[in-house]
Amino acid sequence: MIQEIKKIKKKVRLEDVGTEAGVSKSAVARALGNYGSVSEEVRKRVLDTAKKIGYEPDQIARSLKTKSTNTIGVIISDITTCFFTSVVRGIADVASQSGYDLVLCNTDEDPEKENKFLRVLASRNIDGLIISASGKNTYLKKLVRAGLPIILLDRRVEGLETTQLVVDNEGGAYEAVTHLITLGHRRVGIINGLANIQTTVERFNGYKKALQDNHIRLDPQLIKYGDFKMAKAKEVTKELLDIKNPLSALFISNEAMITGALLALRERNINIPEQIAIVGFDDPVWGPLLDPPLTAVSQPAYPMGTMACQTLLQKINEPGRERRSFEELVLKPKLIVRGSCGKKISLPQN
Amino acid sequence: MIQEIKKIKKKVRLEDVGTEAGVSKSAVARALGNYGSVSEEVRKRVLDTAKKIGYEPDQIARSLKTKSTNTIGVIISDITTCFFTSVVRGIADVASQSGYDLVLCNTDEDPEKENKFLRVLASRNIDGLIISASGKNTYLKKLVRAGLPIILLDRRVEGLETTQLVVDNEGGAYEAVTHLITLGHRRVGIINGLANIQTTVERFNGYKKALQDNHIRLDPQLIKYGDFKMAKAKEVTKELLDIKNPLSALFISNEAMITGALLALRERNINIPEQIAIVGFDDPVWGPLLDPPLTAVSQPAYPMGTMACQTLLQKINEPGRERRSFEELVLKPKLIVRGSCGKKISLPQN
DNA sequence: ATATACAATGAAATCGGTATCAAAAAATTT
DNA sequence: AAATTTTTTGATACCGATTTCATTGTATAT
Repeated sequence: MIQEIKKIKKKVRLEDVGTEAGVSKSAVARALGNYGSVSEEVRKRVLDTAKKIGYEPDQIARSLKTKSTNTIGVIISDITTCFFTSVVRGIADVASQSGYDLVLCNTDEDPEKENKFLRVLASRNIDGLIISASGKNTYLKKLVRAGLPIILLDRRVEGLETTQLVVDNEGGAYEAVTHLITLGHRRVGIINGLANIQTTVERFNGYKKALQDNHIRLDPQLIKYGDFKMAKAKEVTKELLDIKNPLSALFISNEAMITGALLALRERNINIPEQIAIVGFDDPVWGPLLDPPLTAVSQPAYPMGTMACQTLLQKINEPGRERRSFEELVLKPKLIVRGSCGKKISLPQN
Repeated sequence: MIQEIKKIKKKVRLEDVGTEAGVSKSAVARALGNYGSVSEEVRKRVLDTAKKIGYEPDQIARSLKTKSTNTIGVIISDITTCFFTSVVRGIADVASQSGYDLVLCNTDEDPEKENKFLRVLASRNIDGLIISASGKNTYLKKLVRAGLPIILLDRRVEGLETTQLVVDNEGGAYEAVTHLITLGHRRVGIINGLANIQTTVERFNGYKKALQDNHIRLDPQLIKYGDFKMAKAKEVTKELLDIKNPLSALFISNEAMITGALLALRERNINIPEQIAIVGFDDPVWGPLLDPPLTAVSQPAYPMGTMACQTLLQKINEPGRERRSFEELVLKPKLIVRGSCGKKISLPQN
């Protein structure tokens, strides 16, 4: 009653509601959780006092007993990437609708960090995991075996028996490079992402296949590796510009590296598409603002997020269906032709 | 021993380590948590068997007892926004270093959602909260009073006695608009963000003050409101272009709306900076790629994130210092002049 | 050798819910 | 009215860690 005492705000517990309402905490639990049976009179009284004294159940305590935390772990390389931003947004929207929360982790492509996060998330008893894995991680495999519902997103991982949701990277790259070749380009450069990442490999495969199908020999000088980031891409683009037998077109493997490459071209005062044709994997919002607007391979990032989360929630809530749990969902990216590849060029020699 | 039984993977508990090592679980707790006293011999034995049978402490159980979850709640409007993306990245990096995890929530400027998330996070016993609040939220006030460490980020909230970390929005906008005026512009349009948001108000104030200081009357026709998103900004930009007494310069209040506005200009074939000068609040990575490159007010988003998280962690770990806990940290944005405002123009009349 | 201090240890309480179970109360049947 | 079933209820065990406490054993002081 004394004002000073009231200041010390103590957490209201289930039992407090009970004593206030004059019933046992078991009765309160039943009234609030509506299971078991409670007389209508008690139920009403409990509900009222619960509201009155501001009772909010402690999720931690509940989780300890129920073993479910309503939490989904999300492990990606970098939230700063526009692609992952949209993916995460998609995941978050679906999760939130179903009363799940997201714990977000950035690995920066560092397997050590990835491992650490996996352990942390596991020890937090997450209900499910959506991960864009850096590669074959033994602890990840262990979690799959232990029965944790997992969706592998964006990056395929061999030998993991769980649902994978990826984009047809090879197909997208193939289409982009074929587009360049159709326009008459024979010397097409590529800026790859990090060498050991699955998406890099697949996009590179698409590039190689497109050249091969058009009987163009692979020139190692035209192949550069970046790290999915801007700065490095800018650097290697300049290297590409310095080779003797110059390239006439460039395929760039993700958004941040597109920015880097374009920055390099601008520094060198090289005109697009007259001097070099450009296609990117990833279709940035700002692509249409460039002059000429950017031709790019668009990935359905947000839908990937929603789909990943929906699939995960299914797994969480219907643990029975073992067989369908090992499936591979492949979404098609699509090439959006704008101006950065120009018109058909006449072949110099031939 | 039978293979079938081994498949049923049971969680390894503290007690299991104890029985395996032949000591009580209390001893194990002491050895692992290194407090109390354990003989060197027992400590070693416990550590070994813990590793051997793969013990990972259950954070949920621990949290129930210790009341700390090593979790930080992050409530923002939209992770899709580049500004918040960088902020969150900053928060995540600092948090991760100190062993904290992030629970991320997007409110979409919806006070209802904000409220819901606040309750959810509170019931999860987060150790601290970083929030970009939509406005005066009563539940938020309650949490502040209850003593939850909170950092108000990006958006000032009146009457909340907790640390605020904001950008000098008014100053930034003032500088941008003054720049336009200095170049000779007298009819400067503005695309505001959502009307009731604090940052919108402050940036608008900067705009008004700049005009006022230069004795330019405010023209309501030049003032439009968007919603921080692209589509709406595109729409209102077109409205601005349709007024009879045309504008010669435009100030746009955030990144997504810059994209929208530029898209509208492009559709109408209006040249920058000859026909209209452009300044934006937010300096997108792609700004330098435009032709002409974008003049913009740059916010230190990533540092804001790191600083917010550092300050929060301090609060969490030194709960004593009540007085310093109510401070306001203001970071200065800076105007980056590139080409989109052009050179000084000659005044039509005068 | 005896008293005292201190290190090492296990038993048990605790955190705040959920879930089981048996006892008490009410409603139904005979 | 007695017997039986059903509903309502509180006591209690439990989840897996942390932490207190009393006890035992060992080392030091007297």
